Amino acid sequence: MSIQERRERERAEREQLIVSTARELAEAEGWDAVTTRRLAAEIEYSQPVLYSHFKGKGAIMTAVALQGFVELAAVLRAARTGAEGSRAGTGGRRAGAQGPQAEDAGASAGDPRASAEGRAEGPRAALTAVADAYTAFAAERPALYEAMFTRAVDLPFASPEAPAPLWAAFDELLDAVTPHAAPDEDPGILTETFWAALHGLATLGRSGRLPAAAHTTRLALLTAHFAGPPAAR
Amino acid sequence: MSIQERRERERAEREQLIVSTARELAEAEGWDAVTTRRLAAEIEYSQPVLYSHFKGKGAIMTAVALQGFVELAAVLRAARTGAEGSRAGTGGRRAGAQGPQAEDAGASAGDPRASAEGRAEGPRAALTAVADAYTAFAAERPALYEAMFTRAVDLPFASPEAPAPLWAAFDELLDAVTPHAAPDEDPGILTETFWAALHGLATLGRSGRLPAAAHTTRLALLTAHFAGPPAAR
DNA sequence: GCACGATTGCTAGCGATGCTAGAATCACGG
DNA sequence: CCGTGATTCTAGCATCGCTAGCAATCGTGC
Repeated sequence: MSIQERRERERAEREQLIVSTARELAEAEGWDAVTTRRLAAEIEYSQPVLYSHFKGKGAIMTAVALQGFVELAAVLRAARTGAEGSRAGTGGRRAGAQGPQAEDAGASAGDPRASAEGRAEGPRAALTAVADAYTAFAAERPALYEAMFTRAVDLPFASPEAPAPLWAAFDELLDAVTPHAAPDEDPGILTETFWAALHGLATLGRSGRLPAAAHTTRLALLTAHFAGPPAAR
Repeated sequence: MSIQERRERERAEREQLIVSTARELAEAEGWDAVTTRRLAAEIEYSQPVLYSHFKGKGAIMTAVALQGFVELAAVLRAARTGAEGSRAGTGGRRAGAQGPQAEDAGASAGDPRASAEGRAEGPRAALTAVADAYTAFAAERPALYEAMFTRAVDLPFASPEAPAPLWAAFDELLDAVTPHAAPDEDPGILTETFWAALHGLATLGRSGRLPAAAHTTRLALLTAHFAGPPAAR
């Protein structure tokens, strides 16, 4: 048994090596440089071993993308909790609900800063922090972001079958956006809209389709238009 | 001379045939199906003729994308003028200014509907109409939109060297967004932000990353957060 | 009217891609 | 010490974007 376990462990390590090597190579030279031959040479194995681990090149990219969602969720969570205070999140909405409605619309009720500033500053800081972290994530890991959102399409996204890391990342956005939703606004759909806006800023900005100089200004405008007490709008 | 002109005309026609065939093929079977061999067979010529017209496959896609921007500008203009009234646009900002500030911030002053409704309904209808038209454009011509915004990167975008159709399309958005800009908001940068949000909705929606059912709701949320009299925000 | 010259388009092929079949090699169990 | 089974590699296929060099075609001048 021990010998079997060792082989499985080694195999898992090699699989992880493939994923991380593909990611590093893509980040260094772009996804076009990640060919099966090049990747095989990089991990010092021959091509077919890749296909003993993954169904094809697309599956490798999907694995990289999945790893990216784990990191994205962590980055967003760190940004949100760091700016928002000590509130430890609500645990997402995977268990139970399937639609995009959140269970905790009253998050700001427990925030000590909320009543002092007219419940604007805490959630607002969280929103800008999350938005900033999101675009920074995309800018610092362009190839990873590309694998997550532009290339790999074989990941189920907006469905209960979507992998947990995807929901985790979305839930972070949801927690940051929900306090800003008006009573007649569905927090889930509002989050989707905000997320799409961030995605647009990230992708258009990275491909040079938006002038890089005004990035901060655009981010501020976006959050300003989505944030603030809903009653004042 | 006449014979020379005929040849040039035939050559231009064939070039247009290449572009339109590439576009149709991409729209029908996706860009992966647009190989040089397949495209050559489709136009009933051999491969090398493609390279006598374009530098490579990328240049063909760029030509398709450029044609897409012409149509996009027309679609946006039709949507804006149709919803806004008879105002015949401001002619863009190519001549003169280079930064993203508009010359006509007082467009709504001449709108007869503006004073009657507290200058909210006309510009607001125009904004929603433009947003709707934009996402519909992307949804109805996915391959074309992909060529415009995801694939071809060799088009100069946010610079004076950008082709005229790109500026024309942007100017349509600018004209629709400018009336909603607060005094302290740069209309150009606000337009960039709004455009990015539309782009995010379009791309994420098309790849199945956003549930299609709520598309209309997301669009309404987006316009609601960007529109309205700036003073009320 | 006809041969010549230049332009145009084609056949054939190069290197590289993702992926796969079958040979060869290695490690383990008896 | 050797056979057996799994694992890894060598070699190759079909296809990709792209190009060199030849063939045919067309217009032009005598």
